[in-house]
Amino acid sequence: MIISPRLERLRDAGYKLTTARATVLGVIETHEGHMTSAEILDEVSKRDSSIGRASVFRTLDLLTRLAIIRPTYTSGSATPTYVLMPDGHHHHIVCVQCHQTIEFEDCGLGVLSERLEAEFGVKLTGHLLEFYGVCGDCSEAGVVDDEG
Amino acid sequence: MIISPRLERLRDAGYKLTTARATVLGVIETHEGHMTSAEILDEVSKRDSSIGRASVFRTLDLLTRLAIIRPTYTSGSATPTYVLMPDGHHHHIVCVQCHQTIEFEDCGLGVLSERLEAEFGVKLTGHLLEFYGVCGDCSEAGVVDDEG
DNA sequence: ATCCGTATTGAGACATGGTATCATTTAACC
DNA sequence: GGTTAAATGATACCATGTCTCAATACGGAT
Ligand SMILES: [Zn+2]
Ligand SMILES: [Zn+2]
Ligand SMILES: [Zn+2]
Ligand SMILES: [Zn+2]
Repeated sequence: MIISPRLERLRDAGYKLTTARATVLGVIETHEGHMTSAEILDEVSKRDSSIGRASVFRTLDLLTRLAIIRPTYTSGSATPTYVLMPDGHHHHIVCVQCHQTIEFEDCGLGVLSERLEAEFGVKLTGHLLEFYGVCGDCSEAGVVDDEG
Repeated sequence: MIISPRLERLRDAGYKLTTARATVLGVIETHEGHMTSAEILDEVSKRDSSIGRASVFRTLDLLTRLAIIRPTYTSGSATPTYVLMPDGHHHHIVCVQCHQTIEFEDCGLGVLSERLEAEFGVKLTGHLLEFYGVCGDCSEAGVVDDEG
């Protein structure tokens, strides 16, 4: 079992470091990008076929509660894609036509985060910022032609 | 059929104004807040029981593509909640323990939005900003006790 | 190293959420 | 009112996630 720094955050929070949890997190860390649950299940199974389906979902839920990953709606279908939050935050642009995502880094939301903590008496551990619109490819293709 | 300004955006985009679409949007507009698909299905059915399940989902998808609503994962990863984007944006804090959401208004993201449009050649129509952490109630309750 | 108590697990039945198909209906345009 | 393609509803279907519970394994104590 590989114990990554992120995995240790589970132990710090009082959870056991199990093979199932290490494997799921390992898969997500390796992939670095959005993954559907199907992809995660598949890859986990390849690495250790003894890990059960339920544990994968339980781990995804746990990692979400610990703000290590975050489910987001990018694909047209019902399925969320899970994305790692390397430093507690993640930002992207989603094309509402083709569902492609463009990732970007800087957000400048630190100040707002602190203000919100004070204002609402919460402890914030991360954020997700998602812009949506139509990407260059799709506007050229003229999927929605509402001008002219 | 009530034709709200938002509904006209469907026609402007080349879609027909149907009873099913008007009803679904009407339900979401009336509720003003996060709704699960189950709640939407239920309420739509109350207003017009002839409207089929599939059309509700088709309309949710369409409204999402038009950036009128946005699905977000507030309660774990199972079911998204759909939320109206009154002025193209929506912002909230999600408690990762109890899944309660706290809505807030000001984001100051207009500048960043314009910069991204220029940088990536996209046309942005809205954004979702989601902070997560632990709300006051949950930290008092000490659901995760990792200090001291 | 071994033992113990409890969190966690895996299997699989189950529930829920969303989609595909297709004959029928309806909005939009004239 | 007539035409036509988009949209619909019914329903069967599939995918995704959850529940239960006996079995297992982690982590701390010895
Ligand atoms: Zn696109
Ligand atoms: Zn950020
Ligand atoms: Zn909200
Ligand atoms: Zn905003």
